Amino acid sequence: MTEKNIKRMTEALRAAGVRVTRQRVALLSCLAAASDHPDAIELHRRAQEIEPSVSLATVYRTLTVLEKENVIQRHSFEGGGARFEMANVRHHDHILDLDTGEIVEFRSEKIEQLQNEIAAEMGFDVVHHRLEMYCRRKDRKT
Amino acid sequence: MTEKNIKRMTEALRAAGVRVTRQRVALLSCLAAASDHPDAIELHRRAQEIEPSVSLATVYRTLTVLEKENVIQRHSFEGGGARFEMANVRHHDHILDLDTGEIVEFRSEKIEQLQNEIAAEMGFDVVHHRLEMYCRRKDRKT
DNA sequence: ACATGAATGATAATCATTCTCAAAGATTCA
DNA sequence: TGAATCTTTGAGAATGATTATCATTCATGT
Repeated sequence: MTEKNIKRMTEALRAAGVRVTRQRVALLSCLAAASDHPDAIELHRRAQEIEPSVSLATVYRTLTVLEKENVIQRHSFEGGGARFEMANVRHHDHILDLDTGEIVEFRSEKIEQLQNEIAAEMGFDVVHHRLEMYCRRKDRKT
Repeated sequence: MTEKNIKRMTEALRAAGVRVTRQRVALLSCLAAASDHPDAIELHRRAQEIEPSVSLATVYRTLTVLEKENVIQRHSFEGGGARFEMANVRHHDHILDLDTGEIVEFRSEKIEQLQNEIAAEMGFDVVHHRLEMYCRRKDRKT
């Protein structure tokens, strides 16, 4: 299914007039295979295992392109650089474990709805939003 | 009242073993007087009008100290550097107008509560969180 | 006032990211 | 298939925000 994802994505790119190069395919397969939220450096590392020629500059350039084409999503959590994940999943927000760095995804219809109501009351339409909860595990003994 | 705020803050700093210097007082009064969310560069500009000797390095250093002492809050909105505001107000979240850059504050008890419930269900305690809604005015004709 | 350790200004260093530009590659069309 | 065209690439310089270095200055307790 990762296979299929990549095919679908490359076709989307081609349709958008964006060329499908070796390095872009490499990056796409890294992204499709990732179950975490890697940053540009990490993606560069992973992509080089598939296609040694990919440079960091190309990683950044491609990530920008993919974001514009709505293939991936960019997150800017506290501390450190941007992190990325595929965009072919339903919107969700994030819990970040302050002790381990672990990132957990969650989604709350109620919160989403409340957000829209609040914005509407103040005369706004929500284009996008982000909700991040920086947490500690309940049972953690410091 | 800005006067009083500054006195209260300087005493808090002194109590914490942090020295109260000319440049820190200048920065504090800028922060106390600000009704917006200035960044470090802007605070540097404003502080220099009061105390010409403040360097940008000191602005950054002092902001870090003030944040640690819970005198100010740091925000990292999308695009650009960190922005700051006094911490002596109740927690709130932000709406950012994508067209004008305007920042509107809001607070929703319901959302706060839902957040805690969701985190608790997943075994977490929320240390802090941030909710930002990137919006457009309803009546805006692009 | 003095001693002492913290804070400062200037500037170098860092980190993530973007830009520049000549060379390589993808795509179109003949 | 091959030339023409127009995009993308790699390498490294450049940028912007922020932090570190270090000799000097200054705030504070005695």
